[in-house]
Amino acid sequence: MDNQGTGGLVSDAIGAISRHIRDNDLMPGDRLPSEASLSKELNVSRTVVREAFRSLAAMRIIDLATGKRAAVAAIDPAAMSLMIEHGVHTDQINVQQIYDVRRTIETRIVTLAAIRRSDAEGADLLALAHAMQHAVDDPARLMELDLSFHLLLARASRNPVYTLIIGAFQGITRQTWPIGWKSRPTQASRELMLATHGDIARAVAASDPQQAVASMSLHFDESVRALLTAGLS
Amino acid sequence: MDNQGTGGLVSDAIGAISRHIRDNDLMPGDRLPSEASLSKELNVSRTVVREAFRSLAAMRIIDLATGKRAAVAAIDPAAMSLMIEHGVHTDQINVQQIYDVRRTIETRIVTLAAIRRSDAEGADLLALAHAMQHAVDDPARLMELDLSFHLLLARASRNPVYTLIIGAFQGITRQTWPIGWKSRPTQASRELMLATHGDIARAVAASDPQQAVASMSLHFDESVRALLTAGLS
DNA sequence: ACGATAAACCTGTCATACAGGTATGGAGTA
DNA sequence: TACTCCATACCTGTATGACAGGTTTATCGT
Repeated sequence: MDNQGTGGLVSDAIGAISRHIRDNDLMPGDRLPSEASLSKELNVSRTVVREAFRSLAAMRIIDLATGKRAAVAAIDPAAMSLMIEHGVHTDQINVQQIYDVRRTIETRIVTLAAIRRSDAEGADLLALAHAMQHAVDDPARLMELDLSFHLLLARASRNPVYTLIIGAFQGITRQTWPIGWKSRPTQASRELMLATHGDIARAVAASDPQQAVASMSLHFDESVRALLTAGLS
Repeated sequence: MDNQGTGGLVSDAIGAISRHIRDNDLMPGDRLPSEASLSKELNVSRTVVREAFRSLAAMRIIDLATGKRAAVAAIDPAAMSLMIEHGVHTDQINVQQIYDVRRTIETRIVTLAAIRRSDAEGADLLALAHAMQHAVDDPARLMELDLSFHLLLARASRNPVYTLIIGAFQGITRQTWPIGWKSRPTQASRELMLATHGDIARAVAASDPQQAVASMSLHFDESVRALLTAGLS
């Protein structure tokens, strides 16, 4: 158990901990050894183990909490969200590119959701679309409802990778959504946007994939147009 | 500049550093303050700053190197790749779900690539497809060529988000590809797989999106069938 | 003006210390 | 016996100081 592919002690430790998770088939919630015992086992200082833990926690591969031992984490888009935000802020990604990806993915999501949704999800979707129409004068709340709507749709697709990706876009969306909203100044344009969500919800609830795709397409046509109007490169 | 949204000093430091990048419009390659100066500025120990740096480095938001100051990083799928691998190893994601996402995304990618590819990319794609046919007896090399092919296709789409996502799947693909390959035992089935890559390359090089999509669809039909044959849940 | 070199600076790792949160087992009680 | 409560051992979060080794900068000599 000596030093191996030395790309720095911390990298080695990250590798060792990852391997420990894999080799022992640890599942989310399972706990890892303490910093002290890992430090002894890997022949490095506690500093190194801590930095390795922090790295894994940043990727949401493990959860850290004071006093408690580190635990294997459930999949979580927060880390990806930060990466995407960083990409946008440093001009490596622009918002329209994200919308192209979202459109591609959500078209598939809505098809799967129409086929695989649970009854509860169908009802929740309708409820969210309904709630959005009552929040037309409260943009902050409306935005959160919108985000929840798309996330729930992703969950209804029964493919966690779609949920992960949609979740990863929500951080940057929170920062750009108000811009798109402001670029829909007329009552009519705003109501169209809300109505489209209703159409999507009804189609999914009715298990009609084709109609669902059509409505989602309309939604993205309209959203991208709004973004262009706002001059969002 | 005292303690704020206290979710731990390290989290605060991560936030402060991220904000520093954003507020100063730092671009990839730009350097950050030294650990010592940040430590003084944020009124925390160097330990805390280092753990914050490690966290950001784990997400590939910054680059660390001994002796040099931390620098803003270019977008890189390595971190996402680890997250996906973790999801698969902990049974939160299965390989077929990834293939559904890949099919969805790569269908769009190939359309965009056929429209936006550079001449060099068209030529490289053809060269890669050709090289694959000569590597039929060298699975390790063949796999790398296959991965490069799909990554190049993503780059040719001119949307870095697609490149990022495809890159994120390559880690786990390296671990599952050999299984799919073994499940194509006959010479004919293997040559079909190689020929399909040639078809895709030719269609993209010929700027024929429809043919490109058709070939890509075939490719995924065949790949998913191979995975199912191998019993990969 | 230019190139070599030394000094200043920076990161990587370690050991130690202590505050405060968590978990566990045992004492005492019903 | 079963259960509650608490002392205690364990664990993580943060700070400090130290030193090795890599990098950048400034200086000096030619």
